[in-house]
Amino acid sequence: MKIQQSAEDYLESILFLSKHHEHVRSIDVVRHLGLSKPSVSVYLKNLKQNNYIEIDDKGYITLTTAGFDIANKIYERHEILASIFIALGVNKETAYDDACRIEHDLSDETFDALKKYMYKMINQ
Amino acid sequence: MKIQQSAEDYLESILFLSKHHEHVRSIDVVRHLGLSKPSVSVYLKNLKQNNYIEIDDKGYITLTTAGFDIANKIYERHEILASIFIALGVNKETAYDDACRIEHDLSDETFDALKKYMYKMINQ
DNA sequence: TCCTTATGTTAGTCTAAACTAACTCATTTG
DNA sequence: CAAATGAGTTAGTTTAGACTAACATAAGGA
Repeated sequence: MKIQQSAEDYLESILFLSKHHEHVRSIDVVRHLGLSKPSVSVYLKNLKQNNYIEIDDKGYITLTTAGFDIANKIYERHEILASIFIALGVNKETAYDDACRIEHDLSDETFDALKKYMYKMINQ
Repeated sequence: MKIQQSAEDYLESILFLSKHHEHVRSIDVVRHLGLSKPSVSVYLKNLKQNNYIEIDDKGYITLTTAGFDIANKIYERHEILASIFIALGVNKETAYDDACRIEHDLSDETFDALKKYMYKMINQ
């Protein structure tokens, strides 16, 4: 299986969880993303095969450099897009949900333009 | 088959084409969306069954009220989102491409906030 | 008239990504 | 110790939405 859109969600989830937990296991991802255990199990094996994560003998998941790069990019997008929406008056939860959906679909060019705009907005 | 995300793209495409052509046929949608003839043929049959479009004996496609409502909503989103990105300095083509991808995923609340913001930006 | 071209359809296949059912195995608890 | 709980896996299924191959049919042109 090739790596597709949802890889970004899985990797971002792992990064998020690793900021809040000592260790990240499959079951943590299951709960965070609200998916079934088998779905996550299979997808993580896929991410491992494609060298985005490592899973040790205790089942603890870590991001590889390649995995971290993607996770971090998406994580930043998530935060910044949500901040922009919130600054425009959108409800916090809605802002995060929307950010989560569009974070995958913006070109770098458009995201950077939005990000630059947000900094201007903050500093005015 | 139930109506899903891509229905929005098909319906928007039909609305767009009907603004530029006298009649809209399956082949026009094929070219506009860059899909294969069978994909479009099958999907249009699906849209027809679900009462979003009508297809007359000449193969001319028209939107029903339900179809138009969706098409129009997405069309407006497309235009407004693209305008915002362009206003922030994004290349026109990129702006339209990005708008096309995220137009489906924004909540009404967030879209309305962005729209309101754009009007303020224009009138300042 | 016959051939070509355009349009549309049918049938079958593929892929990503989800699901349930059922299993293993380790740990905990009464 | 036996049973329950928790985590993870395997196998098989489903769904949307694409695809190709092959065909039908209509219209135009040599």
